[in-house]
Amino acid sequence: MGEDTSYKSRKVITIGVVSELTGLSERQIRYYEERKLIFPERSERGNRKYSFSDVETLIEIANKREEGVRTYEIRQDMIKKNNLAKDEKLRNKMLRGQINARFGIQKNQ
Amino acid sequence: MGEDTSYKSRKVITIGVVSELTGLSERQIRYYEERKLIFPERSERGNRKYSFSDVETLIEIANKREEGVRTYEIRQDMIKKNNLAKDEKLRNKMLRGQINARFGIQKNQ
DNA sequence: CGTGTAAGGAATTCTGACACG
DNA sequence: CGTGTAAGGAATTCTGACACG
Repeated sequence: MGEDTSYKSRKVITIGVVSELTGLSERQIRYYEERKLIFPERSERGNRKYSFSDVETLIEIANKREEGVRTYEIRQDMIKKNNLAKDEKLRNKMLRGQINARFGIQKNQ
Repeated sequence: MGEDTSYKSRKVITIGVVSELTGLSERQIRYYEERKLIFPERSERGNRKYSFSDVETLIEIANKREEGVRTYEIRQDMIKKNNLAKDEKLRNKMLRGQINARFGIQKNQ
């Protein structure tokens, strides 16, 4: 949580390797970026770099596409899930605030 | 433990990215392979692919080299540590065997 | 021994575009 | 809309070698 240096989220994999890993063509991978489904970083020279997390997202996308789901719909679903996750976090945060207010600050739980 | 599909040990990073990540030149990275300090995999075409674990090993190597340690010595140290780890594993395994023999098979602990 | 570099070739990646449907 | 492909160029990677020390 919040660990942004984690192996899973480091953007270090080039598109060729991602293609091998996912079975998708480079064309497809670039297109899904165009449709705002994934957000690789760029090396200095401009080469795309992906994380393991991106690879997993791409595999999910591939599955949905096989079921005929449109990229637009996939994007809507991703946004929705993202918002739910954010709400959850906020709710937890407020709950912790309440608890702390009544019972004082405590380290973990 | 034994998780070989783990993000840390998957060989997916190309030498250029490893160079950025470690600050080492590609020449150095290839040389350390020649000296048996790291063991990248190869893509179909023959391009080297490294894991996060390899990257960490390379950073350790870089630190030792700065202290003037020779690649040969670094290699000896690595072999020694590796053997100690193996011994430890074997010892634990035998210990578990003893315990099971006396108290019967139990799932975890 | 450890590392830099120039060399030549092959594979990689990038972008913008045309194509099909 | 989603994906293939040919196009041209720029950067990447590879190997074997010469260089210095």
